[in-house]
Amino acid sequence: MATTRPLDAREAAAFHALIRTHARVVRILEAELEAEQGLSLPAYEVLAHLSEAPDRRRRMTELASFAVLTPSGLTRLVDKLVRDGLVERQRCGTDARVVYAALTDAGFQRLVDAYPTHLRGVREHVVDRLTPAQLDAVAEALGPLTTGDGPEPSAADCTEPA
Amino acid sequence: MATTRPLDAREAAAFHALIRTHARVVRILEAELEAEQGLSLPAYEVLAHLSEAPDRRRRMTELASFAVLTPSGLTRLVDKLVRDGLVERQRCGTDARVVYAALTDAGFQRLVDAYPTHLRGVREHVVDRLTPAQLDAVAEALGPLTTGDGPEPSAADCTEPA
DNA sequence: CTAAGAAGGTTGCGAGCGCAAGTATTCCGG
DNA sequence: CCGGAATACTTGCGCTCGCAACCTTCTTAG
Repeated sequence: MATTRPLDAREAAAFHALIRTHARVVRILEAELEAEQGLSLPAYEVLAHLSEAPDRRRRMTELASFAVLTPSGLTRLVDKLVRDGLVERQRCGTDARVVYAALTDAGFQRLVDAYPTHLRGVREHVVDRLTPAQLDAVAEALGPLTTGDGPEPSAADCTEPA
Repeated sequence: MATTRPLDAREAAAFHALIRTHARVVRILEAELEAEQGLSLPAYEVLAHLSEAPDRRRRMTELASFAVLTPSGLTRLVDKLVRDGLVERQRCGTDARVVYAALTDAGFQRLVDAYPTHLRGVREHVVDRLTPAQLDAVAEALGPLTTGDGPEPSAADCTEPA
């Protein structure tokens, strides 16, 4: 199997669809969220992920692997969310290296406010344009690529919040 | 049809797969291309698109709509490619507002050198992990989203290169 | 007990790029 | 022909974020 065979039309179409559609969709969603709620898409995603976590908090590393950010990018984003009062940092009692990002009440409320905007955008620009079969196909095709060779970090192991 | 109904599991899975997979794949491809060829992914895409164009040149606007960049982003990217000698700007004889970006010989050669790296990355991280059916499904599902409400700019209309 | 190494986060630095405003050119109504 | 609107691109500004280096804390071998 020559892995350096040029892309055929089908392969190129799939790849370009992925790249271009993502760019376009993300730009639109981001613009809407920013205009109506003053929140960037990564910020929204972090708040949303925290809201679903036990005690509404997560370790930085966990958050980084879930979010579309490197650790350093996450640090800066959380800096900003802390400045805005939406998140607070908590240290871990059993491992002083670990930092938790925890959703504040204000952060939760902000997420609640922003949810309709985000939901509408996702539906309007992506989800409602696909059939159920297409939704499944996209998830099944693309999902495994993400979990491929990146080790999945295990759950939190810190008992004392401090 | 309540368009504000929360995303069900299938819808959420598809959307997240799109967002996360793209982020991961692009980061890897970009890192490989940068390390081995000293080229960013947007730069590669611009060179590749130019190489396929008649006379190996395109109007800035065309390029911007194809590439994953706004016009201002494209201006800066082309600035850089010009500095590196890979592209040159040409003015249009019949419409002085129009600027063409044209691939230089050096630019073409650079693209030829970088092609194997890019191809290998795309195969390894995306295309070779999908079945033909999945490739078609992704292209058919995602492709239409890109051409949806964005007007497709028509072909070049400039006769004299100058 | 101690030193080496790994792991979790954070920072210095700089590149990339979007938005809004600006410039130059062309189009069009009267 | 003339002036306003549209088009094509560029620039000022500022924010985001990745990489590499760094600090701190934990782990483990000797």
